[in-house]
Amino acid sequence: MAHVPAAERRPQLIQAAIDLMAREGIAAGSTRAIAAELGVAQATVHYTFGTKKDLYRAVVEQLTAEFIGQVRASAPAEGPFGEQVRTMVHALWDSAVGEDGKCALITEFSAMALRDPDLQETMRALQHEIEDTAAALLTGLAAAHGLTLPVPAGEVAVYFLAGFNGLSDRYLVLKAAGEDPEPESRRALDLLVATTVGLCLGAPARS
Amino acid sequence: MAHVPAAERRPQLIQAAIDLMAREGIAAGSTRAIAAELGVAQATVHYTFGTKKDLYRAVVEQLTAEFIGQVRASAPAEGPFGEQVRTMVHALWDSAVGEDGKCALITEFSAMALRDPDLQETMRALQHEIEDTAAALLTGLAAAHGLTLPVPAGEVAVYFLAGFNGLSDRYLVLKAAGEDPEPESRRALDLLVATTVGLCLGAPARS
DNA sequence: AGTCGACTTTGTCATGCGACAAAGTTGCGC
DNA sequence: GCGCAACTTTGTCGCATGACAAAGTCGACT
Repeated sequence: MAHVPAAERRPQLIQAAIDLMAREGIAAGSTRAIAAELGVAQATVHYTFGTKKDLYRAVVEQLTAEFIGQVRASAPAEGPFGEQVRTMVHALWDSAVGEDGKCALITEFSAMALRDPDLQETMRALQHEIEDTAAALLTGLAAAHGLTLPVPAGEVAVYFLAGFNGLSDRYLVLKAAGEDPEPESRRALDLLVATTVGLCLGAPARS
Repeated sequence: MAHVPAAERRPQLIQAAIDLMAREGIAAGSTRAIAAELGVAQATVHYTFGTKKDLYRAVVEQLTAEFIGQVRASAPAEGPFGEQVRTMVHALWDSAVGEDGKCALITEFSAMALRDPDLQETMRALQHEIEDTAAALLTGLAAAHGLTLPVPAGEVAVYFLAGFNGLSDRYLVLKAAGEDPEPESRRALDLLVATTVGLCLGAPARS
């Protein structure tokens, strides 16, 4: 293997780790397998990152950045407020299920963080970053339409993202089991969009 | 260790596995650790279940049964439709976050199933069992109030459960990271209840 | 009372893991 | 063209795991 400065090795290893783990799962992400994926010696991983946990942290951060990027990229569109939201959400959904390996990987890291203190802070930051991004996007969109949100944008974001995550987790589990949960998921997603828009437009739900 | 028929050993081992893993995570659930939790030899696990996967399957089935039981147990209450739903949902939430170890364990199994074909069928069954139970509950409740649901109960169930799971996952992650996500979660949960009830009462969300 | 099958224990195997030490190799800066 | 620091490789350690074989022990049934 040619000599490559560590500053280049780092992203290479992170990418190799993501490729491998998105394909075969977090459990397949041993330092040996990751090194093999890139074609370097196992010890290179330890030289570059010190500890496996540090690699994992870097991987999660990279995945976060990509996800946030995709949320932002789904932004534009024109038309009425509701239509715009709907378009964005479906774009986000498409990109999520289109890269379901990465999606599954995030879920796996999330589960791992429930027990591993070394990942918890990273996952916490990821969660808030995503929610803040969504809230900001929503606030901007509302402002562009001259709307005043009757519910704090942050609360709507938490509500929406929880639903979105729940739906995508459900999609992944059922798809892994050989079902095609797409039509059903799409309908539930539309319900989620409809209720979210309803919250923004101030249709107060009765009790 | 006294001799105990396998039919008794089985549930004992399952319970020991649940206790241990709810406390320390799925990764701590080695056959050795589980056997030690119950105070038997490691080989007993293999004698009773054959394979570790078979134990895991049995554990998931037990957890499913308990969860379904809790959903049903949260059923009663009186009063107006919306109030009744709200009470049930909050009862379910309380029992979920009250046993957050088990909750986390289910999440971990869910993530594991994304990669392990041996668990996928079991998780698929769990998912549908829960959704069917929720849909049936909802249908019954609506009927008791003379309501005709403007949306199929099954779709509302999928929508609601996805949101609920998303919120509880978020709760678990943030709590593990040292935050107290309770007030925020409770508010988002109320949004979820409100929109769900809205769907049932036929407040059509605008777009 | 004794037998035989059900259950338990002890011991061991092969595998895969993270981590590290030490030696080798490369190529940049002088 | 050389020296040195950055990087890579080889090799190995200790540990934990799932699985199994073989021998031992119990107790219900006859």
